[in-house]
Amino acid sequence: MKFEEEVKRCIKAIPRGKVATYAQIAALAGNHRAARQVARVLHASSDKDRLPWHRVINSRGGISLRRGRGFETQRKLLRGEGVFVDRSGRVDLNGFQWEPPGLPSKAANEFLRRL
DNA sequence: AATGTGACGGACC
DNA sequence: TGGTCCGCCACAT
Repeated sequence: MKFEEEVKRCIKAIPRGKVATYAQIAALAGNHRAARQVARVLHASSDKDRLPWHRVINSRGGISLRRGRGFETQRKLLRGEGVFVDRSGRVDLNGFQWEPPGLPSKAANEFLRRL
């Protein structure tokens, strides 16, 4: 399956109230070095494919969208499902990052991240 | 085949 | 905290 399709599948799997990082999605989709593609996919088809795009944030736990260009909307959507986002758009990854089935521990995620 | 496009990430002041 | 710099790569043109 195309990498892009895998990316969409992974994003759709993020549950309400949780977030995932671009790099995390890239790793789950099969290429830990393709974080930029995740961004590209979101930019290109988050609307068309009804992706929960707001649940994807950067590796520092922050909203990547610029103010006035989606930042406020993303923060609102996240807060709407119980995710605490501070004024600068930061989310506490230790509390809200999605832990995919089969990768129960933070250690496993860490392993994937630095592969 | 070559080039452009990204909402990235990590290293490094 | 923040800023720049640079390596990364699937996909469209």
